[in-house]
Amino acid sequence: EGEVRMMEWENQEQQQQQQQQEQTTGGGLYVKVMTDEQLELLRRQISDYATICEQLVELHKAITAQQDLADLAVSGMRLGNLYCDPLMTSAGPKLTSRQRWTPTPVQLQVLERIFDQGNGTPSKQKIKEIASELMQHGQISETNVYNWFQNRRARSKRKQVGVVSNNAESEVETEVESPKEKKAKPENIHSHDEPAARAEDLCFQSPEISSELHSLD
Amino acid sequence: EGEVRMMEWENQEQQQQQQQQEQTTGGGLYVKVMTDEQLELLRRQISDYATICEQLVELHKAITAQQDLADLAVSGMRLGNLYCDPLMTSAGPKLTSRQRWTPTPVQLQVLERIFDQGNGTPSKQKIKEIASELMQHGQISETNVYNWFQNRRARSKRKQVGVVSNNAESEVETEVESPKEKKAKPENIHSHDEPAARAEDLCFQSPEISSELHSLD
DNA sequence: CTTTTATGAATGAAGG
DNA sequence: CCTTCATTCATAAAAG
Repeated sequence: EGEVRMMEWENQEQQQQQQQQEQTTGGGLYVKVMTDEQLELLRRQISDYATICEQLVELHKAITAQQDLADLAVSGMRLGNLYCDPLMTSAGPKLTSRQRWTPTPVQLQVLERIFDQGNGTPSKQKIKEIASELMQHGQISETNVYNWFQNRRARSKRKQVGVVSNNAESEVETEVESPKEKKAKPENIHSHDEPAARAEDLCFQSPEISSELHSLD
Repeated sequence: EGEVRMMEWENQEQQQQQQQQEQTTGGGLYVKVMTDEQLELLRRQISDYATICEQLVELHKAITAQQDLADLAVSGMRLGNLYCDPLMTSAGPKLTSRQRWTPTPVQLQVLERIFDQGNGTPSKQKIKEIASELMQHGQISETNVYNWFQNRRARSKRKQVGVVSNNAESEVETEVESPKEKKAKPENIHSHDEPAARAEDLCFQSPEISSELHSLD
């Protein structure tokens, strides 16, 4: 059965509600409360559904395309045609978006300074300290700091572009100026080029889609 | 009522967060806040998704059944080939770029399901089996499977201290980190936020949908 | 408002 | 296992 079981987070949520009862916004509005984990769970649930739907739509498209050759006049077909198009042409904005951290100028300044200090070791314990320090200048998490250093290092390292003008193939210089550069051969052992379905998001903001989907009922 | 619109409640939610910042449960857990209306909207969205998926599956069944009657002669045509085509065309120029394995949605579903089936130790033999199974849904190697489980396990470890990426303020003043933090595992610093619960339980356990999805590939 | 760029985050793979 | 690296994706910010 295509039962949707979202009881997990619902139960949790209800527990929380019992704990804290109802809470009011500034205007006195009653609200529900969710943890970040629950929100994330929800996000993934919806994302999964989007994936399923898109795959089904793809399948359906393929089948109908094949059937087009053999002609058809099925009752359920129209329904398919209706939702197929809007769903497929949906390349628009992503719905299940998650706001990403944006460093404040002060935070950025501090991060840059630490980075340039040569203490090229964004080690684990340091991260905590840095995060704690930066938290006074705006919301930030250790993960943010970690990611920032990861990206910073990776991207500063990749400033070796546009060197291959003429003799590009003569010397395969995988290391240029970096003292500790060990280049591993990009061995292409077990890989594949697969038509990965980019179905992470489903456009629920599209009016057409909504209406079409409603016609399913 | 037909309006399924994620952005609506997301925006509202953000506004509310700014209004009231963070709220704590009895145990000091940070939570998100939603109004009854927003929660209701969400419930309906997911419910709609469930309905859509069910109906799409039904549709698919009907079509394939009919297809079987009308087009049995086409033995060489597999569904995979059919739906692959539109996928590839829509995915754009990916043919020459992909160098590392990217699990297909179906593969991911299977992997996730195996992962949270509790059999936490994918032995060498298991790996082989899984890889063989997944090879029907796209190119994959045992190494890929192995790495995936390694990464999956390692990264699900850091989902404890949720409340990461977004609004994590108000704890700023308590940032007096005592040096005894390195008591357990100082290596576990950056906390990646990970879905706390198994989102897949929601729908992928549904036998019908699952089987249908399997036939997609 | 649309397109482009910069960059935070996610993840497959390698090393130890 | 755990950490680290490289690559890719998505989006906030900037440019047009």
